[in-house]
Amino acid sequence: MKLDEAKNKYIQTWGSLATSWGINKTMAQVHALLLVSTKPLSAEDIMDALQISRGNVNMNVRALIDWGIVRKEFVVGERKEFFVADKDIWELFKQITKERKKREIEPVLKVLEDLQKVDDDSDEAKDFKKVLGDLSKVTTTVNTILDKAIKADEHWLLSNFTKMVKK
Amino acid sequence: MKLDEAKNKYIQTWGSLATSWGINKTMAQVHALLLVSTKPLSAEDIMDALQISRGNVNMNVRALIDWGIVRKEFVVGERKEFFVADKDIWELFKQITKERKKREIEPVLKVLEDLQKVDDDSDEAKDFKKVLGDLSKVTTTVNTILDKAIKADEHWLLSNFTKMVKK
DNA sequence: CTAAACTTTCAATAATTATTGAAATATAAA
DNA sequence: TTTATATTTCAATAATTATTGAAAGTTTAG
Repeated sequence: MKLDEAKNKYIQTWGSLATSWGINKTMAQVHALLLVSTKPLSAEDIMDALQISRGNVNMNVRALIDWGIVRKEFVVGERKEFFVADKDIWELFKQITKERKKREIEPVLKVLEDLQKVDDDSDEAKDFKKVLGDLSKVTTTVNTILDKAIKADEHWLLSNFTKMVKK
Repeated sequence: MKLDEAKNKYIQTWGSLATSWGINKTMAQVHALLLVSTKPLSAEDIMDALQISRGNVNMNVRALIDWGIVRKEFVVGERKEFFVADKDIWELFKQITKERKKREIEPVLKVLEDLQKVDDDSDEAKDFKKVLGDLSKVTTTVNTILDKAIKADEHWLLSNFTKMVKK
């Protein structure tokens, strides 16, 4: 397989995975493109490579910067902005996790907690609270793991998980 | 807060979370409804409660059954089918994880592996392979954890993760 | 300042994904 | 059987989400 072909396939694969995880396809493709590129790319480079509009590039690149997984880079003698993706996949994992945790897990925990305040002590209410409690427990556990993973140093995930799995 | 109000809010919250995780909103709502219901529900009960069409109920209930998190139940003296969700949230977590792993993570690992076969030994190709390698490493690790979690007994996740986090 | 180079915004439009509902199919009671 | 009841399918349609592209906004050089 040729290198360009492989890069292309990678960009497509990553894009389709992203879709099923609720991430915009183009955002994932832009990220993948930057990840496999050896040099910083301009908005036009991205437009060309992925055949998408200027506005779309702008929106998605900004989202990636928001997520902290892409940054601007300046090239000497050039006026326009260039973008690069951090090549450290661990950092990527951490940032994405952090983002989702904040946007999705924490608000749900908040709601689950609120819902415990049902002022009713029928058996049905008790059953409901039991389900909520279980749900909170699993969600909290997952949240704690993610928290720890985010705060941990680069090798925490690999070393601890490996140890744990071998057990 | 009244019990019904709480149940309703829970169903809505779960539905909106699902959306951002690439799961169909209605599917999540149907599941939530069955989860908080004390008795088995018929297709009509679900149609009524969520104000959705018969076809929609059928599609989503079937998907939930496919995922192994909802099952049919027969009620004496009734001809129609009734549905119940397993109240065990750990089981739910396991099933969902298993499903996603099979449908999404494994195919990606396969592609990443394939892409390593680039017949080029330029520096650029080496960099690309390095990125792919890192990506595979993180993906494999996550996959292994999930595998272990799926196979483990009910308390594995909580006990091990807690131990690990305390470390 | 003014003009050129570049970036951002956002209403219009396209693409995708979910939902409906009625017809077709299946199943069970009479 | 036949009839009534229940389930499934799927083309049409609605709802949602992503993308375009041109106009407005910014920034920098001269």
